[in-house]
Order: sequence, then structure tokens, then C-alpha cells
Amino acid sequence: MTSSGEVDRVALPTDDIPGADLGWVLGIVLRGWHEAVDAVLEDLPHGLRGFQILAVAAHENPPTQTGLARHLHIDKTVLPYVIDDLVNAGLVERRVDPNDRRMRRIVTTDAGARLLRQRKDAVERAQADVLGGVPDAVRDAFLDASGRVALSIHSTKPYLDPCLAVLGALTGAEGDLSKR
Amino acid sequence: MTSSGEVDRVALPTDDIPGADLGWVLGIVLRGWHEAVDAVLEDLPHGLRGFQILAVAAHENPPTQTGLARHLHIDKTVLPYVIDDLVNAGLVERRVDPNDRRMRRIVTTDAGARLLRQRKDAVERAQADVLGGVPDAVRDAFLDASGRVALSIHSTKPYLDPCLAVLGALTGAEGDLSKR
DNA sequence: TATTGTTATACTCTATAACTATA
DNA sequence: TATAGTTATAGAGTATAACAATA
Repeated sequence: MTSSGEVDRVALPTDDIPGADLGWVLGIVLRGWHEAVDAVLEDLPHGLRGFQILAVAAHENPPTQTGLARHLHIDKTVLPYVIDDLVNAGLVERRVDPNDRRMRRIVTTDAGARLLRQRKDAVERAQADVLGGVPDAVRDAFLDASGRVALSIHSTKPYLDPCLAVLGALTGAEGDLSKR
Repeated sequence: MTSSGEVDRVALPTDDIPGADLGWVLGIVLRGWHEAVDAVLEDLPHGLRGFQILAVAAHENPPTQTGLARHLHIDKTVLPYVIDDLVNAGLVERRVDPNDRRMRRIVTTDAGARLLRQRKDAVERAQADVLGGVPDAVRDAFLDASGRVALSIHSTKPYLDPCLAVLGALTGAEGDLSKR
């Protein structure tokens, strides 16, 4: 409150620059989502990032470390530390790929799979809270449209992460990526 | 390409955890937007952040530094450096508020206002490119829904940034915030 | 006493480069 | 030669704490 009695009004860039605020809007949403989800995952090693790795590692075809780095858009040099901590916590283990002994497949332990199952409900609840302030139709439109936009952006650089089977279903593209 | 001939497939967390991928989706979109816009603004001091400050400073009621920090969700201690560089580049200036001499209003110079006008077109073009991969209806749905969601999240903590006049119009809320 | 702005410092996260082992 | 993984180091960005000026 200033001495002139006015609120310290900070104008949005939106006013003069239609479109230039999308980054602000996305930042708000991503920050809100991140805070809500992190609060539910802060006790596992590296929080959300550890959870994401756990989620990918739980798949039938476990990822390599460079595969994880590309999928999460992080540098490969951060993964040894993170995965060490997950290994020490007994949540995942490194398995040398018998077909190429340079690669280590990251797979969940039983404890890791159990933790993943427990927390995914909490994550969904946290997300529902974040989106709970808008009508269901808006929420659904947001989830659908953002998924399509993300797919469109991501598929511009498919070499980064060849797995788009699930999101691909959104646009009707076939999910078979084995030949790419 | 592995020796087994398969692509190094990295499964999406989406497969098993419906909803848990929203952070991934938003990250892709925000990253794409950020990269495209930053490429157009990299020659101004502090890139996108400098542009955002310039955009807010161009308003009739110029922001204080703490107001800027709250609006951009950054710590107030980063602003002196950024604003110093904008001042040295001749784009903004600090004006002591006559009503409260502790505050400095950040206002654009003529050169700053000129640069802002030039670049906002480039920013819009960059954004149009990012969203150019989806049909117009999806793009519009995305812009509308994300704006509403951001408003809903942001209005949970109105003390952080009392200015919501423009986004408020999206939901039909009246834009008068002078009494909050 | 509270708040704006500032500075110095420390911390976190990330990127760069170099190394090994496998292919 | 090229790639997966690792390690050490350097850098960018950010936060913490203390201070001066003003209310």
C-alpha cells in the first residue's frame, strides 16, 4: 500500500502485447503444478525427477541413462548422481544390457514399483487440485489441447525421444515407432 | 541404434500414470515457447526477462522493483543487476517515487519504447510458429483454456500480484482491483 | 518497527571437458 | 572411430542474510 492509497498495481504485459503473455501463463500453470506435485514427492530422492525416472523405469522395456536424459530433456551428466541416490534408496537398479555392455538399463526394484503405485494416486490428486479451480469442460479442453500442442512441438525433433506412442494416439497417428 | 536393431525406446510415464504427464507436456510447450522467443530477444540485456521488464515498464503506471519481482515470480535481489544492465543500455530509467522516496518506478526511455514496439511483432511471429503445428481451433482452445487455468491458479494467491485486470476479463470477473 | 532497494555471500542446478569401457 | 557412462570442474542462476534509506 503506497502513501497515495493505491495498490501497487503491476500491469500485465498482456495489455499491449497480445500473445506475449503465453510464457507468463504457462509459467504460472507449470509452477502451480510443480509445487503441488513436489509437495507430495519431496521425501523421495530428487523429488519429482526421481519419481519421473521411477515411472519410466517401471516399463517393460527399461530405459538407458541417455534415453532418460533425452526424454526428460536434461544433460546426461546429471543422471549418475540421481540414479545413485535412487539405487541407494533401494528403488531402482542398474542392469548391464547383455546386447551392448556399454548400456545400463534402469529397472525398478519391488520396493520402487510399490512406491510408484502408492504415489501416483497422490500425484493425481495434487494435479486435480491444481486444475480444480476451473469448470470440468475447461480442464478437459486444457488437457486435450496442451497435449496436442506438446506433441506437435515435440515431434519437430523426434530424434530426441522416439517414443510418442501414447501422445500419438491423441492425433490419430499410429503408435508404431519401431521403424523410426 | 542398438545391436538388437531396435530403437532405444523410452516409454512415456503417461502409459501407466494418467495425468502424471501434465508436467512433461507443459514443460515441452514452455520450453518450445521459451526457445523460440529467446532466439528473437537474445541480443537485449537478459533476453526474455529484459523484454518482460521492458513491457511492464512501458505502462502508464510504472512498476516498482518489488512489484516486478512479484509479477515475474523472481527474487527481488536479482532485479538490481538486470535493471542496471537495462539502464546502461539506455532502455529504462529509475525514477524515485515522489510519494514514497523508498520506491523507484521503472519507466522506459524513448529508445526502450521503440525497441519494445519493434520486438513485439517478432515475439508474436515466434509464438505463432510454435503453435503453428496444430489446427487453429486447437491453438485457440489452448490459449483460452491455459489462460483460464493460469488465472484460476494465480488468483489463489492474489497477494503476490494484484493486477489481474486483463486476465480477469477472460472469466467475466470485473477488472477493478483498486479495492483489494 | 516495517519496507524498498542494495550488496555480498553461499547454494543449487546445469553445462563442459576429459576419461573408461565397450562397440 | 563412435557411443554409454562416469567424474571433476566451472558456470549460470538463484536464494540468504545483512545493510542503508525512508516511511
